Amino acid sequence: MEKNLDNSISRANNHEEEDIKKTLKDDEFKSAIAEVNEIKLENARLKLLLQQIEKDYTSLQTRFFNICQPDLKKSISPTCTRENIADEEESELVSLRLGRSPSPSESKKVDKKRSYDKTIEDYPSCNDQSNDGLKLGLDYSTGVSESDLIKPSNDPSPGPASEVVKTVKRCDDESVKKDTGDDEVSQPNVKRARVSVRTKCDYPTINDGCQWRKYGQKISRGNPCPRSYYRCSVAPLCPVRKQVQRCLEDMSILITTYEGTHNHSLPIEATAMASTTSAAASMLLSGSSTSSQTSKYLPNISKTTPLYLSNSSSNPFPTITLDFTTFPTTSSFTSFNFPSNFQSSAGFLSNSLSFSLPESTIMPKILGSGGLNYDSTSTLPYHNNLINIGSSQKQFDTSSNKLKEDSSKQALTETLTKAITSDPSFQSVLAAAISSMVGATKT
DNA sequence: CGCATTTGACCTGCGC
DNA sequence: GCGCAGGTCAAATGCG
Repeated sequence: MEKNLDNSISRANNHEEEDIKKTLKDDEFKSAIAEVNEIKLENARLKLLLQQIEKDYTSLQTRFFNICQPDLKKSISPTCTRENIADEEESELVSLRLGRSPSPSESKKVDKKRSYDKTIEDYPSCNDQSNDGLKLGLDYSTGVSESDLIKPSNDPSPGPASEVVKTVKRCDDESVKKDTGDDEVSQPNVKRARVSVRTKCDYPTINDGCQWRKYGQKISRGNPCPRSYYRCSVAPLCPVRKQVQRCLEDMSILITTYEGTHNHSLPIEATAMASTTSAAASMLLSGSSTSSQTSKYLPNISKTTPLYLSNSSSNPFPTITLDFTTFPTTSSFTSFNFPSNFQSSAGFLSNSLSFSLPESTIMPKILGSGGLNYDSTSTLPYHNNLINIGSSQKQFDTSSNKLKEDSSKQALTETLTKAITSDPSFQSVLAAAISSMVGATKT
């Protein structure tokens, strides 16, 4: 009898345990399903992002083709086979670079240079450098720089370090020499673009957050103020250079001209300027700053001859000028000169992007004061969730005049929508701003 | 001593 | 071919 009781108790216990196990398994199963669903959603989001990037890439590629086509036809020699040309085009386009293979005449120069000791091909990373003009504006939007994938500068290369350094220097030179080569003349717009930044600054150079090493100084014609030449010293392979010169008319204005794209990750303070100049350059290279639409929205970003070249024909590089001198020299902009006071990258960008807009009083708030409503957990920092117009409008809802607000909201919405949709380059600039903001908020 | 800056020399492209 | 101007190199110099 007792035994029967024991048996029934143990049976009941077992049953309970099984129930608990079942419930636990159910929970686990449910959570697993939820997890899978989340992953699916994430996957869908990433797919969307990929599609968007592909779309952008295609449109940029088309633009690039349109720009190159007439010059390509010119530069094709009769001895070139169709396959060669196709290969050349493909190699250029697939890499999403704006450089090109050396022309036969350049090859001779290259060969001459190569007689040192090592060939360029010995160091593929150097070869990459040779094409390192300004890249298209997608770079920063992904958050993963090319260098992060390739890491040319950090890889311990075989052979003596000194030798590598020497060769690196030559490769760097190579890039410069090639960039000023014959094709440069025939395709000025797709080669090395420059971004000139005019700032009011009492110091010898503006602090853009990057590390620079001075390698030369010259008195240029037409301006008694010496022009200083700097090279990015963050990474030994970095092709980025900048020239700094005071403005002749107004000595308080400092003209900084950037050339090239960083091939390494940048300190947060430097991403703002890098993104801005890169975006401006891509805008320049895409040719959109000449369009009526863009000029309507970004009228003070202009293509100019750089610095004080009296003869525009002597300027082989397309240059875009970002003029910050019209800003009052108070607030965030003066802090631009000091790393310790350097506000947020977004703050800087708010100035850089909005100063000349008709809605100049509105745009800094949107771009600079957190009006951009991006989801920090989202994997889409670019395009898809770019700006939540609705939430940015809330910024202006504090006034009592509701009607006025509504109309201004509408105008703002229309203006922003037009600006964003009308020109991919403007999207690039905005993407730069956002990526800077994301970078700033991460710290 | 190591690194950054300075500065004169050199290279290259372009116009005449 | 020559001269000029922009850009870069590399030895000399300065600085911490």
